[in-house]
Amino acid sequence: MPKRVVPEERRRRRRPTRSGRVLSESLIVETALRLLHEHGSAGLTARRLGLALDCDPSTLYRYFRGMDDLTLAIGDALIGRALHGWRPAGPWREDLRAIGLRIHTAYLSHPQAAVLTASRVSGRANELAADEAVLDVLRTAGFPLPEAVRVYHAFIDTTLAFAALDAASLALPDAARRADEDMWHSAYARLPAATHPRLAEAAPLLAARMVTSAYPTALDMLLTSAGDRLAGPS
Amino acid sequence: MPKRVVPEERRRRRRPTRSGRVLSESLIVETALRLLHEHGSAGLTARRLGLALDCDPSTLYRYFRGMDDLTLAIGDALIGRALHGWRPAGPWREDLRAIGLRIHTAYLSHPQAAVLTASRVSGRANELAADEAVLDVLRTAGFPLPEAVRVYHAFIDTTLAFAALDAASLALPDAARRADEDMWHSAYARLPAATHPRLAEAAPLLAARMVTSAYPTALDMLLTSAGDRLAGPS
DNA sequence: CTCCTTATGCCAACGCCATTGACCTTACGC
DNA sequence: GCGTAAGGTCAATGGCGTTGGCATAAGGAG
Repeated sequence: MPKRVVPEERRRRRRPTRSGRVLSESLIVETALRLLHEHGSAGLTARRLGLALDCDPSTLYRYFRGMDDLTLAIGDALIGRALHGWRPAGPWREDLRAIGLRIHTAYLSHPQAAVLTASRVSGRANELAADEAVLDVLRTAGFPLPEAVRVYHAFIDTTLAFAALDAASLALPDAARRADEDMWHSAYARLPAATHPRLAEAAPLLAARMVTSAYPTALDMLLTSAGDRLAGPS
Repeated sequence: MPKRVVPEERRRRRRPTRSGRVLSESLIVETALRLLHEHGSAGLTARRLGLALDCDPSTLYRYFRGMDDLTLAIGDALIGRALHGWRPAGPWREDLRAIGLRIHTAYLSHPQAAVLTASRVSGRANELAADEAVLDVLRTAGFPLPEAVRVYHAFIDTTLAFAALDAASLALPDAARRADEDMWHSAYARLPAATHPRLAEAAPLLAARMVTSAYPTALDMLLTSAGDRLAGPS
């Protein structure tokens, strides 16, 4: 029933909960991240969060407009962590590879938030800094502007797309995730060669490979193609 | 409470619902797709589906083990539509490009469903057929088995990842989607060159390009890299 | 130091949701 | 046409997010 959520910086009164704990936006976000880690994708509920913070679930609505607002706040924190401390260090290809893997890893460490935020354009500081860094690596490497933009677009969207896809698998309820993974050992592994010869011969390799992320492979293929263009018509 | 769901092809009795409608797996899936279009990706619930089909929600459990099983069936239907009528026709590169674009297009035509299903592995008929087709194109082109599996993995996951990413944007509420798109004309276009020189110089190109899908570009880069390997060490 | 205002925590309730067990009815194989 | 069990329906369970009303204590004003 709070019509209005008081922004964190305007908060004056800090009234402790019945257990003596003083709440804050960042405390709630940190606790939410912990819950997601401990209890899996279904582990973040207002009720459970209230339990962990020893406050009533409805109290959270004094800090966020709803669970969705809370999730966005969590996602915003992720972007900052991904590139925290990164500096360009080597050849452009290594730098881009490092940036991509950092973003991918950061999102996958909190899959539930990643699923909701990977497809959004926030225009906030950390997002701008990441984009500037990618473009700078490409331009410094000698890519002409239109080509740099082309590669940037493919690079950043491939990275975010894989982050979202791989995060979605991790964010599934345990039962569903296991069922999806087992599929490569069950349905795919037992196909008759008569109807599915190509899948039959590939089954063992698929069972080993498909449970991993294709992002490193796809990223390398993308960088190889970009390198061809840089070297080729120069 | 149905311990066991009777597979569609073994169904003998077709008892109509109280309103006289005869249910079937495909009727349920089609209705679910319609609901997703009308009510958004959170709009598919057993209750609403029961309302639309004029049957009790629990009846659905005679056809699917649960809502998760239903979403897998929806995803398989999308893949089926994507490759309906497709036949290998030309050089492997054209064939793969066609398959990828068909899948991408099919998913984007049902964004709300795509968001739910793009990251799942169902092992159902249409999914198997699509995978068999991709592997067949690669093997016929002369890729050795391990390399074919590598390219297959990167190809199919890149395609599904972009389908999910692009679908997520389309599935956003109108206001949020427009806000995301305008970002490239507002925040990004007005950055001072002092702090973000690379973004500043690229802004006009970004505004034109970032509102489109990077999938065609990324796909071409992937296929180019695969082609290099096929031609190179042969 | 006291008083008043109101921010903020708490309680109870609402209306969703998926899922299940028991029941009942009717379509189909014989 | 009869017996069986497939398949539709009902009612109930325990979760969820969210909200209106209320109680209380924090912190500024004097």
